[in-house]
Amino acid sequence: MPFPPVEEQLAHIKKGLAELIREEELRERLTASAKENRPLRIKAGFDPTAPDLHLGHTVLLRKMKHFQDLGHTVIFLIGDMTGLIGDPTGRNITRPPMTRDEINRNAETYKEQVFKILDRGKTEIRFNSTWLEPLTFENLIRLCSKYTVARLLERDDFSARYKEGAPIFVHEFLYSLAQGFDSVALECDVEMGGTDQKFNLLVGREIQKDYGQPSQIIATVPILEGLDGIEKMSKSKGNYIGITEPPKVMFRKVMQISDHLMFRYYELLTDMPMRDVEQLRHEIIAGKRDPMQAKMELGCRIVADFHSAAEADTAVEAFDREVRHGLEPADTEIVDIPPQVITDKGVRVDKLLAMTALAPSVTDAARKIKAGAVEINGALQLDLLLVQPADLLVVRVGKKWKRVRVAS
RNA sequence: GGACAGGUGGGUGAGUGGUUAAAGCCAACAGACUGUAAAUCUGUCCCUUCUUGCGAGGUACGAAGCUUCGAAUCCUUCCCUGUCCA
Repeated sequence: MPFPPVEEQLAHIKKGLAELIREEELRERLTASAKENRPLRIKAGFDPTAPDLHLGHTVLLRKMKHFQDLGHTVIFLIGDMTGLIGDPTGRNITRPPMTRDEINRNAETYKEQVFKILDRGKTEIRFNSTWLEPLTFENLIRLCSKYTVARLLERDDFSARYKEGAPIFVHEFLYSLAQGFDSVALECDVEMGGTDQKFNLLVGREIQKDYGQPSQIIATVPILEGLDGIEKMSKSKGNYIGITEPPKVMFRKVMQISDHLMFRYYELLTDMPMRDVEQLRHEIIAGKRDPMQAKMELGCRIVADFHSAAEADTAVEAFDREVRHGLEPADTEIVDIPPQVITDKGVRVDKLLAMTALAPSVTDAARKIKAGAVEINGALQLDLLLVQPADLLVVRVGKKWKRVRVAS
């Protein structure tokens, strides 16, 4: 299959990229690829421990898909060996080794998720333990001899920690080197990652040169801000939208972002051309368009990408009902009342909340009741004891609802 | 191997013998406001228990002990981290 013209490919690749090192080299590489009819090898690495992908990951996945659309080969690299280290962020030390089974299971989970975006037929899935595990100590020494401590310390994270006197463990240095070696093993033409990966990606360039390979080209994508609009989207910060989350949840989370962040999401998470995004922004600023409508549209697009247009519509309806009008969701979970919460005087509401996961603990439930956050059958519940319970209690705490059956 | 500094609640970070379950800030949760949000304001923010009270009890300041009427705070040992010296 012939490749599209080089300049056309370049334009498609560059759209939405944070940085490309270096454009000239990529042009040459694309030209050679077209001439030899050889697809380029594009690598991106993923940590095996976090198989719950969120929209932040999809910025990269979408860009990988662009390469596939142009006819190139994408290597989805699972860093099962480097995962033992964890990309150094200062917090994490050595993680316990994962069993082969766990890793395989995670890999399966990855596949289920990434092929919502990537083209299955144009994706190679590889594990870096394949070549890192048999690496002898001698070869490790050789690898280490290709790079200096001073250069490793250039990494922001390391230099900051070094300056502060925070611990830096030797094995953390190995992370970057191992990742660089992955590029050698895979003979990558291009490596992709978030802008936070730039350092590691650059190491790959150097190492490849030392192993007699042409240096890979580096393409970084912007880091997506999380729902708070400030910190990067991450599962541990809780400011994420998971790509396997139910449509309703996804949609609600999109609606939660600030108006300002909405444009960023349009830019990085949809195929809307930049021109149109800009126009949308101007129209909203000028008051010609309703920001809420625009955000709902964004939510629909995102839900439709990972679920379906029909489910997006359902999500809109649910949002309208539950959030805008504060009504009970149509699919409220029904639970039977735990016997511990019934006393001869009535129902202990604080325990009920804790038992049904409407509150994290009995103590916290009691606080919420006192604070006037609890409603039962539409009435504010200020007392810990519900003296005359109905057969069915519709309990609301904030946004959470539960229907509780009272067995009599 | 030696000297010195340090390890506090989800995060940050005060606190050096006594209203300290531990300031402030951030996050989180709830309430008000609103066009979804954001912003702002208010409250809450270890657990259990009841007679829901500025109630009772239990846990908690790297670990285990010691001193004391009383310790996150003193002392001892251990673990961990950093800096400098070798």
